[in-house]
Amino acid sequence: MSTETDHWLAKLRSLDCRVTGARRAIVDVMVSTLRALTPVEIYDLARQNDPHLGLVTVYRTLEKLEELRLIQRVHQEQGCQAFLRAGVGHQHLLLCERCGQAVLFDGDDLDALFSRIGQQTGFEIKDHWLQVSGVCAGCK
Amino acid sequence: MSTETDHWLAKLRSLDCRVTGARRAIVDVMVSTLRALTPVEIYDLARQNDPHLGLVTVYRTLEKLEELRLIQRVHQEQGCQAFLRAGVGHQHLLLCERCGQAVLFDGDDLDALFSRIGQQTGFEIKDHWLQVSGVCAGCK
DNA sequence: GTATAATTGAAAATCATTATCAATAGTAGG
DNA sequence: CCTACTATTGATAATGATTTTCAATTATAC
Repeated sequence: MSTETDHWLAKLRSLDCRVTGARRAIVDVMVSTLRALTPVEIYDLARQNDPHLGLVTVYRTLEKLEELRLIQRVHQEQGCQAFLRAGVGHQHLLLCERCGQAVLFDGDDLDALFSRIGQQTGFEIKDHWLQVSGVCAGCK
Repeated sequence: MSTETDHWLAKLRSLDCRVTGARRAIVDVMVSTLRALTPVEIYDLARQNDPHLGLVTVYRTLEKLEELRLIQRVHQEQGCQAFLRAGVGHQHLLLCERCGQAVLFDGDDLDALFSRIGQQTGFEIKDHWLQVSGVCAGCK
């Protein structure tokens, strides 16, 4: 139960949420895992601490955590149901194809690209989404 | 039934696929639509030409077209089940939040970013995925 | 034409997610 | 500490998306 777990729970509390054993277990999994997890994987891991936990509660808690931007959804070829702790500010996701390890990197230098695209297309750019994959140093 | 439709059907044929009325209708929808469509939307549109068409055939045909990289899956907040014709080479997707219109733009200038990320993280970068959204000129 | 194998649609099965609901348990206030 | 209030819980059922199965049909090569 890390300091960071407590920080996430405090954020939940600020959303009129109560701090329960189920949420503690789920948050603890998300805080301490550096790869994308599906709801069922989170369910399995969290039940090691809270064996009574139900899958539905996992879905409900993930929804709150995503709303608080503490976690993000990860999109992959195999599917888009995995979640991972979110980065801060303008960070993007880099995933290892082999071990699944996730790394966050800064992407400030994309602004030039977006303003160019905006001018060329006449769009007012609002949002963007960048995800990169490859093979990490350990898996090479 | 455009020239481009024929071109897509020829590509399908090169995959040992037969050219059928169902596939013709589905390909025609994908070739002529510039916004992301869900399988059911494609089903509804294609049935205007081939009323006997089944939804399962839509799923099966989309699978082939994705394999041939003629279409791409579009990922959005609301879900990731929509498809759109693919761009050529290193093109990325720009979507209008209001009308759904899709525009493809070139993203060659991302290479510098990726080599920087590769060096900083020790990853061998293999693939990336960029999607941008905003409001198009017509919707502003 | 005919034979062959791919393709079809319908129905059923699967998988992910969401809604319902009565029982439980945080939390604020005394 | 006790109580009341309301959020949360897990089980079950319902929904929605996608895949599988299968017998009938049909494109295509010969």
